[in-house]
Amino acid sequence: MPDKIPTPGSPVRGSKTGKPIMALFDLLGRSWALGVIWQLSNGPKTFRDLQSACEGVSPTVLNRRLKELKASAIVAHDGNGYHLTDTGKALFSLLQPFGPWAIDWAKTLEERDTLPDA
Amino acid sequence: MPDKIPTPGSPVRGSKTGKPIMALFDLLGRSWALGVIWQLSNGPKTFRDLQSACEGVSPTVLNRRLKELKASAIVAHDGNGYHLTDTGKALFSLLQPFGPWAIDWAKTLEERDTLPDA
DNA sequence: CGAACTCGCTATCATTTCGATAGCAAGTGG
DNA sequence: CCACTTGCTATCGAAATGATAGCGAGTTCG
Repeated sequence: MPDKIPTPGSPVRGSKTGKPIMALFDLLGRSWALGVIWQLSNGPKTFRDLQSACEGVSPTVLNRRLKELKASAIVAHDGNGYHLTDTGKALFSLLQPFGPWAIDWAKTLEERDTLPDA
Repeated sequence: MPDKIPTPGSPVRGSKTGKPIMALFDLLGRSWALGVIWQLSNGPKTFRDLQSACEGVSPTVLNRRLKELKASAIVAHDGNGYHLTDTGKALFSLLQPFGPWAIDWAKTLEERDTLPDA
């Protein structure tokens, strides 16, 4: 059984309690999970579109993430490709503020590293 | 060089562009990174307090995450233990809504799995 | 038909990360 | 000195990730 999918209510990687927030953190704490959601917020994408949008993430990993996100009702797949479900869109709306925050964060780090003496 | 710390502006695991949001997603997309931030939002904790709060995460991993989060100016360490920096607190404020969202999400999944016929 | 293409993967295998356990060096208090 | 806490490091097996190759199904165009 090589794949365990994080689900609230059952133990997952690192979390034995299955508390929803821990299951969510486990799900999102895997490589490219957040990136895939971020990319899909711009509309549906095919598997290969997603792959190139995510800087060439390997199909192995991409497929695993998509399976997990589908099992978690965050993404779905139809004739137009992969897309966010309503649940996924709601999650993205929480994620969106991370964009501007990351830019400020980058500035903060840059300043800190440019002025090593405080 | 066994440890690469995600930093905006330089390539990181999976991300060759170094775009701030991708560096952030890489940083947070590692086991227990989100969990550590979540736990520290309740105030300072010692290394061992954190370990038990995070369901016995191994010291190896905990120490790696703490190094990364310190290098990213999200957590800091002083006489009272580990705690969130101002930057870290700002990040947590973005993270906080994930708590209630995760609970709704858990309900959605439970309903879906309880009523398999749609 | 059938060659050329796209799409969604799977197979394989090396590298990296994680997870679990043991234990140590430094500091503190009795 | 001894016990105790804190913050780790060392070691090692298990699991996840990353990179590359390529396949089977469907569609399109001649």
